[in-house]
Amino acid sequence: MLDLKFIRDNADAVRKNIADRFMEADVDAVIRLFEERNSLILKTDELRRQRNENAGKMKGKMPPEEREPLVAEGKKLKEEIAEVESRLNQVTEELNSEASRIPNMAHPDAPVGKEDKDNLEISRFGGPTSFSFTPKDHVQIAADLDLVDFDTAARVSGPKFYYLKNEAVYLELALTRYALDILRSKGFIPTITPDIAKEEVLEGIGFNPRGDESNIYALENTGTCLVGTAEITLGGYYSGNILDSAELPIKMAGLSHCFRREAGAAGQYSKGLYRVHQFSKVEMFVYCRPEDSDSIHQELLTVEEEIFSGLDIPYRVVDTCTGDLGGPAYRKYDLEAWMPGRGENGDWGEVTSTSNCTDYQARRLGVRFKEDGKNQYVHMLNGTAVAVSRAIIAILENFQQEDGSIKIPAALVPYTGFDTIGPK
RNA sequence: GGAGAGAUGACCGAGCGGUCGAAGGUGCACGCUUGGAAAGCGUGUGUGCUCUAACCGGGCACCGAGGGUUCGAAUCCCUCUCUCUCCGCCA
Repeated sequence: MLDLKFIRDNADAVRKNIADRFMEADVDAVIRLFEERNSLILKTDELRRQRNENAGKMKGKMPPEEREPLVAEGKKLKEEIAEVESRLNQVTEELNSEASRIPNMAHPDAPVGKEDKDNLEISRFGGPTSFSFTPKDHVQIAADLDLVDFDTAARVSGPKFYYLKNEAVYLELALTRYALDILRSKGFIPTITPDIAKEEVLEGIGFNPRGDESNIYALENTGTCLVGTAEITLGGYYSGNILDSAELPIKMAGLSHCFRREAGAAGQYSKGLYRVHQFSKVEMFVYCRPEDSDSIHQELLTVEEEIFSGLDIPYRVVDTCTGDLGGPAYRKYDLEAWMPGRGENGDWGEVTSTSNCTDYQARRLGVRFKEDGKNQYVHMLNGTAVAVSRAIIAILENFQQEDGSIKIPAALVPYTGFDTIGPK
């Protein structure tokens, strides 16, 4: 969430930012509740001071006729405090709920626009792959080569689940190893994170764990959820901590499963492995000083490009528009890989996303660092190294051969142990 | 899952209804001492909110978390979480 004083002191800018993002949030309510809360805090503090003072007067022995009026005064104060406190709790709760709807401020250079069509293409690696034959989409390829079984998964687990089979299993493992090795060489600490996290961590990261529109699977009666990304578990890693400024930036790489409800998502653009309820992903996460977050964001983008260009997968980079940013992000870049089987004649499909969330998540999660005796919130950034299911789409569709086989990208062969799949 | 023990500041550790934001020690910072260092001595050393022009100085809160008893709770009671030991089960 944003700093409440910032909201109060920059109400117009905050309102404009909300409008630019096409979101709904009530700035005036936040300011009103903030001031109401502050005045209630003042009131409770004063009443408590009186209570403490009153209690302090009767420490030693004293005759009952002196003690009794003090006890009576104490009882009266106790009731008043209880009443003001209950109002304070109520106002605080409302304030938190309203304030959490206010998105992060957007980077001044982030393109203003409503939806993904308004994203700004800023660079490209390779072009749409050309074929001397009619390319198949990954669903067809996977069926022909017996690599993915959607039908059985639908029966056993439900729609949008899948079994990876045969070489696809090794492809998944190879992609995660390939990505982790690159990240480790760049100073990211490799981790495998829990696949479950507490609701409060989800909320701190900026996810809404409940409700029909939520993309999160909540686990009944546990206060926990399946994670939609390791961003949650990596971002929660230092929650409530004050970090040593000398150890910043902290760069972590996390492998986890990702679970997404994707309620209502269907259609041509979501077919096959593109939008599924479960996939594996290697995520990058960085904690850094505020002044470093812009340059580290560029670094994360560079790493993502290195991973995909290293696989010879054509992609373009887009600077995400304000309407498509998501609440916690200050700025976001996506890599969109060329997917020959997407749409009529192939199309770009998102394979990575990197966001600079500045101090928006750190404030709720309480992640700070100490410098010159002062505590400040760190900046937190995240980025996809490889979302395996979508990377598999890009590989199958771009590297398909006329005979129906798949050529494995050279950089991956040491990890897969084979250089082609099929033909069958 | 069963039985027991525990959770106090950066760390160790006392306190078990008011004199406790919390003894003592360690660490750390600064100063004195020294040719320099060590030792020694002295001083200081949490976080958040809030009042204020001001981290000058006040106020409030925080002793795992939440609730309760009380005029008053680190101290008493309840619930929960976590850690440790033993048993059971198990990848």
